[in-house]
Amino acid sequence: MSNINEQALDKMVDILSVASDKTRLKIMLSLLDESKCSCGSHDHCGTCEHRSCMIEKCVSEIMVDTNASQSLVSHQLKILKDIDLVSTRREGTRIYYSLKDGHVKQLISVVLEHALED
Amino acid sequence: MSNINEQALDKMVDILSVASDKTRLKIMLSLLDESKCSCGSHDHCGTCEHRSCMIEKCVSEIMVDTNASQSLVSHQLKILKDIDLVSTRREGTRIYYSLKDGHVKQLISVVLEHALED
DNA sequence: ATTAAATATGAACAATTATTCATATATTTG
DNA sequence: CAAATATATGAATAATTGTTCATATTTAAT
Repeated sequence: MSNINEQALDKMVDILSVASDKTRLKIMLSLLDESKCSCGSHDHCGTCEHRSCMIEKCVSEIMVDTNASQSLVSHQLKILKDIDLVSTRREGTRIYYSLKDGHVKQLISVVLEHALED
Repeated sequence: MSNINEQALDKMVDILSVASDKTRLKIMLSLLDESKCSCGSHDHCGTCEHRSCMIEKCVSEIMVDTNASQSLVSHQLKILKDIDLVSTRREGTRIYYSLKDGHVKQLISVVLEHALED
């Protein structure tokens, strides 16, 4: 077969499994929504490291975006964090989440492109 | 949230769900294995339409590649076909399967790249 | 027509998982 | 310290799903 080892295969399954849930997909889409960006120096936010361009949202905001309960959002955010797809930052009682790397964005883009066909 | 409609979201979930199973992932990797290509006019096979470059395998070959039972492979191939990720061609008693479009390859590539990191 | 080979399919089971509910933790404010 | 707000977590449930086993279908060959 392919020259892909068992470990990489398992990791692929992990990433895809995490991405294949509707709630989590909504969360990820919410975190890479570029319309919320007010940074003037770039066309897109997800691709730059600029602090003000990073899209981060607290749990409550994500609840609104995804239309899911607090508990559900927290549970699913934990799953996303466990697999290292999001990072967190605390600010008072709020905890802000953001996507951790560009791969997620690429993944979503490819799948979305496919989904929008025909 | 994002400007993605419910229908596209569901289709994304479908694609990702189908891709997130280890057996199916192995099948897809088997079907885009470039090492088996003997086409001289291209470096890679998956990217060209050349008949001789198309990678197709019958169920028995896929069984060997994936190390899965006949029944399991057939079941999973059906799932891949239902979502339109593979196409089939009959030759005698054998049925040859091949990946249907380039999106699958892109999807696998992105995920693999991610999986191979750190 | 039988037999053999390749693949498909239906039922059943085991295991995983998404969601909800109740409760716990942590931080700020009064 | 007490109350309030934001988030996290554990247990329980319901639903989905991967796999196996047995059997059916299809084609080719004798």
